[in-house]
Amino acid sequence: MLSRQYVREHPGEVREILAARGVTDVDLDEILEIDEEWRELKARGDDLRHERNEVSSKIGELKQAGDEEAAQEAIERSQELKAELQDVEQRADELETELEERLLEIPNIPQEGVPEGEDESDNVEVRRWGFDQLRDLPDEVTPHYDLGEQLDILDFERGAKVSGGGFYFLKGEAARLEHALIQFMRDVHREQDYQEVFPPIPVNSESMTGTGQLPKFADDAYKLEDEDLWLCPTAEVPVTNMYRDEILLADDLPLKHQAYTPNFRQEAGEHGTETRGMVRVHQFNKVELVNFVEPAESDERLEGLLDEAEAVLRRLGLPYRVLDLCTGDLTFASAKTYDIEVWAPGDDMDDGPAEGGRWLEVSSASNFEDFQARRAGLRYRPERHESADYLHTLNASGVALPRVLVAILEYYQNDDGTVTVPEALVPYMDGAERIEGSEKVGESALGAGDRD
RNA sequence: GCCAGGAUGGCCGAACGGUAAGGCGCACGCCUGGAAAGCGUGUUCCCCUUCGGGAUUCUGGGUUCAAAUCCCAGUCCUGGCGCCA
Repeated sequence: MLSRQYVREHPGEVREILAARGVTDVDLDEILEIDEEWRELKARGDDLRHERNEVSSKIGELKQAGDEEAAQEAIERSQELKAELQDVEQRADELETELEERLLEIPNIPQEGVPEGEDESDNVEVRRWGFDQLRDLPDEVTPHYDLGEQLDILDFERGAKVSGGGFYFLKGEAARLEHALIQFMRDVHREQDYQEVFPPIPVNSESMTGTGQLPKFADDAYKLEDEDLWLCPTAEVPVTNMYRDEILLADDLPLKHQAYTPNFRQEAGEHGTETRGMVRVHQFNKVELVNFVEPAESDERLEGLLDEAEAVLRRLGLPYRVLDLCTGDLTFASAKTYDIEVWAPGDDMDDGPAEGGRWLEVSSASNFEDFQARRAGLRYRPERHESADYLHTLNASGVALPRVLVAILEYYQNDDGTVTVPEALVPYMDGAERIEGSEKVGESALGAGDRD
């Protein structure tokens, strides 16, 4: 959330960022009018209340002096003021509530230096890694969804039967690989001085508002019936809100937390070849990195955070690229974001690299500056005697699991249809170096000739 | 789930219908050869350029001229009982 004072004093800048982000449903003029009117009423209410306070304290004095007549007179005056005050303050309260609600819908201001642009095609590629010495791939790389079914380690059909479209089973070696990846990532981040937390998975509306998922993006999340609880859409929500309405000490910062959680997203209307398989699903695992820092440190920390997330892919030997997101593609709460996209060679897409295949976003590293801190009441005390100030929050995935699994199944694929386990993961797989699949179960497999 | 008690500034803690004591911590000043102690000032948010004013005792309602204080509802905490993987 932007501060009321900032919006009041810099309407021009706010108008510019709304345009740059392509936001059309925020009426800034109306917001400024509401603020103006609220301040007028507030001043009038304050004056009335001042008068009432004076009258009221006089009543106490008169009563104690025993002057009942004068006290009665003052009581009557006080009653008059009360009625008038009620009117003015009620209207002021309504306006203030309205103002707060409107402010919650204004996105963050992009930092200077964020590329201007309308959509993802205007994002700027910062660097590529791993393309200098690619491993030998099969002539035709089988997409992960086909390979996964051949090896019988991914099962989308049964996932849909049990829970619906967009859910899947990981079976055998894929399930094992999933757990191995989680443990591996946790270890990598622990080495980077991340303190681990395991948060609650359902989160309340206040938390969802604190990080910016609410009020605008309610449709993306799963809500529990009859409860003020939502299924965690990203660990950013519980972890950032962990210190909501608290004051941290300057000595506590920078505070780095990592959290593994499952994540749930509705992803309404996203179906097609681009999202086939595990690329866009309703439930997925992720290790999330959340940083709380002093305002002056946040720009530098974003670069560090990005590197910490990239380290996962480098150690897995997976080629990737880094994008600097343009103003039109920034998420609601972010002032600056880098995306990390891993290379998945299985499906050729128009916007993929020259080597073929496609890019899959596995992490967004964002600096939210004080946007979330303001919403969630996250403050720190710069010096012991100074008043508390909003701190800065940042986060990045480190990283989202299903798409990494996709990249592994496709990039580490061998001619014979097996998959080599990335060296860094072998210790987490009890020394297993290769994924060979398992025999299918059930009568349907027999009928399809997949089993003798 | 039931019963009882509780929630006051960064922290501790009083006031229990008359307009929020005191202490600790922290900062600044005075004092001092220097330090400690002592003394003074400050240490939440909002409006107002200044002066100043308003709000704020967990949250929301109510009673009252006046609510930290009384009443109702809720949230959370503590203890006891019950239930439970």
